[in-house]
Amino acid sequence: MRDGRATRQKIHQEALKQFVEKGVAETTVRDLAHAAGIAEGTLYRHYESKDSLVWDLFSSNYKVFAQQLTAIQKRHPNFPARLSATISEFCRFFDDDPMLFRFLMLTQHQALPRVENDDDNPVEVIQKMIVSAMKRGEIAKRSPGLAANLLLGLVLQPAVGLVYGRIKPPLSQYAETITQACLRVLKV
Amino acid sequence: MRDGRATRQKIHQEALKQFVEKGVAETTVRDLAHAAGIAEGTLYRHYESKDSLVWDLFSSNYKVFAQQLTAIQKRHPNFPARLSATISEFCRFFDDDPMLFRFLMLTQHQALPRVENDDDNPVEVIQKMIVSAMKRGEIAKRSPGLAANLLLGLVLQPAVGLVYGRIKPPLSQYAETITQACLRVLKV
Amino acid sequence: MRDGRATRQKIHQEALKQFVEKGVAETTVRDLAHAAGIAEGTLYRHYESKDSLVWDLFSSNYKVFAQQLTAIQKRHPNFPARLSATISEFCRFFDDDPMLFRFLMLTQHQALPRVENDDDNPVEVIQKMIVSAMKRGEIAKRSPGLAANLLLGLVLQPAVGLVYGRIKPPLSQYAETITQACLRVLKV
Amino acid sequence: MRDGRATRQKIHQEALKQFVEKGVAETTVRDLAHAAGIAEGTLYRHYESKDSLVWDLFSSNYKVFAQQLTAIQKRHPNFPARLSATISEFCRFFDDDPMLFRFLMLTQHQALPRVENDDDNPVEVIQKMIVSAMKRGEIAKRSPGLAANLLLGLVLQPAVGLVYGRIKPPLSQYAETITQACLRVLKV
DNA sequence: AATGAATGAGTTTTCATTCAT
DNA sequence: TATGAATGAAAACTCATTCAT
Repeated sequence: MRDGRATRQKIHQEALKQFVEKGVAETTVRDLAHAAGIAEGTLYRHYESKDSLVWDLFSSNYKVFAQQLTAIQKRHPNFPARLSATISEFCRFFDDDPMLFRFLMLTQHQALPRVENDDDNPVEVIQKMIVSAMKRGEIAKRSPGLAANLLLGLVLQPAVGLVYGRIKPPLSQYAETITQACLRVLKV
Repeated sequence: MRDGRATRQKIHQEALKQFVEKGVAETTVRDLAHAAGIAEGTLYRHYESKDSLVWDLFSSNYKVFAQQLTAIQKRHPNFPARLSATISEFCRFFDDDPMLFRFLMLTQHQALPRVENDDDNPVEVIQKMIVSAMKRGEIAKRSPGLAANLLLGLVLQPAVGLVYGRIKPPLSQYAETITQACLRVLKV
Repeated sequence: MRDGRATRQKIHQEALKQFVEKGVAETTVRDLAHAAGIAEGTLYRHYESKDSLVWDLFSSNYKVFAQQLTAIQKRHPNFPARLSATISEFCRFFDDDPMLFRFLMLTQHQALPRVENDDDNPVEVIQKMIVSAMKRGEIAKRSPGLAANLLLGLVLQPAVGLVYGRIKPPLSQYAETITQACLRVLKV
Repeated sequence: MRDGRATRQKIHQEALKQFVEKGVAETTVRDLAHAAGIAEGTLYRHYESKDSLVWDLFSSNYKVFAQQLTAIQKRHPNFPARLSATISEFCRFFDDDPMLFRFLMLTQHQALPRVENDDDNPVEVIQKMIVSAMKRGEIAKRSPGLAANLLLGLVLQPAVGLVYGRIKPPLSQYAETITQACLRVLKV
């Protein structure tokens, strides 16, 4: 039914908001139902359990994002172009749907052990990009894990700063600056 | 009469471990009691509630760390020295007591709204260091919030990478690398 | 969907009985649930806490009774008529719902500090009746507090006597006797 | 030891205060210990249990008071004299040790079932006085239970009024008034 | 006698989930 | 599909009492 989709969408939206604001464990099914304007029992018409809602919300979006990053790698031939596009994608994502972005950041540490396929993990995609660039001599060779995390830090932490009001939105305006920072840090 | 100090210490230690491993909400008082080798009720002789244990653990340590960072600022006259010492301090803290460091990272987003005094917040201390360096022309002038978070990202994300096994311990071995990365990113 | 009203009513009824028989503190939520034939958790769908059940039971009924006494004052023009109707009302209340009456007597000393509006307090209503009668010269002038409590004693203590089996029910059969006693005590 | 007595006395005094102010069940052993300036465990050097403290406090004082009332009956030959002395005794008791008086009123409904000997129950003593007066034709014949409770109401309820500030202390100033009220109510 | 930390059984409360309507 | 009352297992918490010192 048409209405089923709308309800599901509403649940998604409000759940993300509540999860981000209060934390997943701190958000009760009652809270979710209230926020989505439905009865408690109704949630179970759309999801098997609260856990499955969380997992569904996480895995589908995490995967899609990872795949978008992977697509970017394929679209661009060399490291600087890839990096720039990748960082723009992170920023665009955050600006488009900050709640979703924050939810993924928030839950990844709990959910990550359940992500089976490496290709569905953005961190892994980044690290592969780094390894590839090292092999091609585009950036200095050293611990790929360290390099990947330095890069990630330069992207993710500004998002945190924005959440706390230390940085003005949108995040995208800093994409170029962040890209340059990455290049300097990882330079040959 | 038994020694209350020792019990308290044991609770601290095991609580940090459990909180980091399973998450705060996922750790029950029973879990804590078992791990600490005490009865459930005993925990309430030392803390008013589970919440107050979490808060006590967070605020006292968060504060102490912020104050250590502040002390470093006073001890060093110019930005490069301050930066280097600050990053070393982060790394040393992580290596010394990874559970505590991870606990602070884990809980800060829930607990930060309750931190009243700016001087007790490491992020604030970093940002002040940045502002001061900009005023003195030691680094390029731009959004202090952005600069502070770029710096923080370069420090904290490697810690995350280490937790996930993408980087080899100890973190301190990368202190110099991270410092150089910061200088490049923030350079005049 | 089951009928919440019926459950609530059942809780009321059994709670009054248990509270009066064993005392409020001595009655556990488990006791209440068993007596009402519901699960422990169900009670919390109807009341926020055991305390709020007690308070709700007290305040709503205390208030209604006070309002009935107030209505009686308005209905009758002079003191003897008011007094007679008031005492009949006390007796009728006791005979109609002894558990409720006893519950109010039992809990008033703990609950009274939380009653905010004077008009919701039967004792206050009685005292106002006394003051009014004194002004009109219907009874002797003296401390209204003393007069009100002499009157109250003549009404409430027989109820206690009945509970202990020292007096035969129903209480209403003594209404006229009690009224005459009050008139003699308060006479001009 | 001399100190043992003093501690016991202090416990008595503070326990009565706490019990009256908050209720017996609502007063914890911790509360008692704090108020009496002793450690929690110390209370068990003086009493077997909290219950036994309550019972000791109740039964010894209830009994003594009943015996004093009994002594009064023997000391005075006729009803008016007995009544007057009895009421004076109630008032004196209340004024002397209001906390103890209130404690006995508060706990009697819970404790009464454990009082074995009728002669140790003030209510019983009053009722016997009434019966005796009826036999001798000093007062009108009717239900002794009702008469006894009318009398008790005239004495006890003013004490309640005094606790609530509706009547000015001391209670003894109203002894004569109350006695007259009783005589009018119970008159031949 | 005194202490106060520790206990553990019992109590209140929470909340994801089920079920009758 | 939707509802919301009811459930019950598990969680947090309380507190009279015990025990090592």
